[in-house]
Amino acid sequence: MQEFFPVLRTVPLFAGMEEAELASLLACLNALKRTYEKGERILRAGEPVRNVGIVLDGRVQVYREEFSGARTLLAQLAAGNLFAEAFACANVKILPVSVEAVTDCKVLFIDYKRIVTTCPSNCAFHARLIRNMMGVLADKNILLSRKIQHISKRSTREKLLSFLHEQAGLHRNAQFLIPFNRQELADYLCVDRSAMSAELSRLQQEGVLSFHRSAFKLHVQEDGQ
Amino acid sequence: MQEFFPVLRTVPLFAGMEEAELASLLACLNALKRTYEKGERILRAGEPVRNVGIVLDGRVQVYREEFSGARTLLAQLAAGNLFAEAFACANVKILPVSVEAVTDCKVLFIDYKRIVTTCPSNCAFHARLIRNMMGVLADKNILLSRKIQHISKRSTREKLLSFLHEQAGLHRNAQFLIPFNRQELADYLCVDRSAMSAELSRLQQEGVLSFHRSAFKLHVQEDGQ
DNA sequence: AAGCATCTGTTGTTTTTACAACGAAAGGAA
DNA sequence: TTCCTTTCGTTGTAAAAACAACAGATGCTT
Repeated sequence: MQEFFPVLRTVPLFAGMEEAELASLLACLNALKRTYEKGERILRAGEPVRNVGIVLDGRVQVYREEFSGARTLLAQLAAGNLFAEAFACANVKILPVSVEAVTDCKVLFIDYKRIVTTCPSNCAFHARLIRNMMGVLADKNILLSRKIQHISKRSTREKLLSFLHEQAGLHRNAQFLIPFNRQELADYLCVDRSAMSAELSRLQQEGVLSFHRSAFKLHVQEDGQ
Repeated sequence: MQEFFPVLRTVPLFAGMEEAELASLLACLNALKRTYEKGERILRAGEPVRNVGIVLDGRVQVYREEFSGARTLLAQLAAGNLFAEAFACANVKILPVSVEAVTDCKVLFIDYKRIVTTCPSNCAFHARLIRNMMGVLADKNILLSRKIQHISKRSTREKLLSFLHEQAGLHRNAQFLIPFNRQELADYLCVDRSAMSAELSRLQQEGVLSFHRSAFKLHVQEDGQ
């Protein structure tokens, strides 16, 4: 287990804990390590989940089986990422997604009940763990809300502007780098890449903004309204 | 405070607690009641928030100020509803939305720190409160994910089918009632109401489904694929 | 440097959506 | 019942997006 401490130190769930603390905490949590081969199914949609998963090594993907039979990829997770945390903590613990190993990988499972139940020995880091878990859920919440804010807009132009203004706000600067390439941005905003590229060009031509690759700059608007 | 116990009993945060327990818990949480007049601002975007809000009486609305200056209504909350819970629990506690009183109203504020910190007297209901809070955050998370699943689809038809199949799944029945009227459904799916109505009619004509008002029935598809 | 794969912007065509305007149905209140 | 309001479906038109195909730019590997 020792070997994965560098990874575990980066997991938000364990933020603010030293290796020694982590060791005692993991024992107290009765964490379970499992190994999967490439392509193996880790969690299956429809099952009840009571464990939070942590990728220790390799890559896993989270996807949804549509009614049509199609697979929608929701996320690719590398070492250090959590999965199934919302479903484990929710009141209805039925998993609506599936999780599969993209490469050979190792996963750590932690029983949700162990997280929310302060241990009999009243271990000092448990309180911290609970705060962290809430932070993880709340942060995800905010991330999802933001995304909805953008993709709720009817036109590609509005989606782009909503996203870009948010980025400017986060950077506290009208000039900033976005964390996506074009295809990723299009996927995030749920629009066609080429159509989005065209819209970006129009915005640039109209002087609303300028960009080069992932570097953007929003121009101040002096509209006559 | 007594007078609001009927409302508080319905708040998910206090699920599973009796009135007597609630009374001692509220004292332990040092909850603060405040009164607002119609139109008064309750929380302002940009401020740090450390309190979870609970509507005790009246109605409040949560909205976002867009970069364009427009207001986007995010929610109208009646008595018994929580607000700002994700922001209070998140790691960055800056509020991206504003909250305003739609009618004269009363709001109860609870300090987030008091929720996650088990009290010195180690009150028995605190553990329950923490589980509830996580449940609230996780449930919201799932709700948001579902919505994204639907509105991510490119066409109105796909959005509708994604939503309706989900509803059928939740009801475990191909025949079900949806919790929206047409305008609400259109708002939820982020499309134009009339265009959506037209698409529903086409789907019915093609035999994919049938409906009357909020009652829907999905027909089994025997596609030749 | 050469070759290759990926990323990005452009254009034309087809499909879909938004928008606006209207009439019918449903439901409530007087 | 009658009136009035809200909800819902329909249609035509204008606007926007998806889609497909391509070319230039960029970056990496050999």
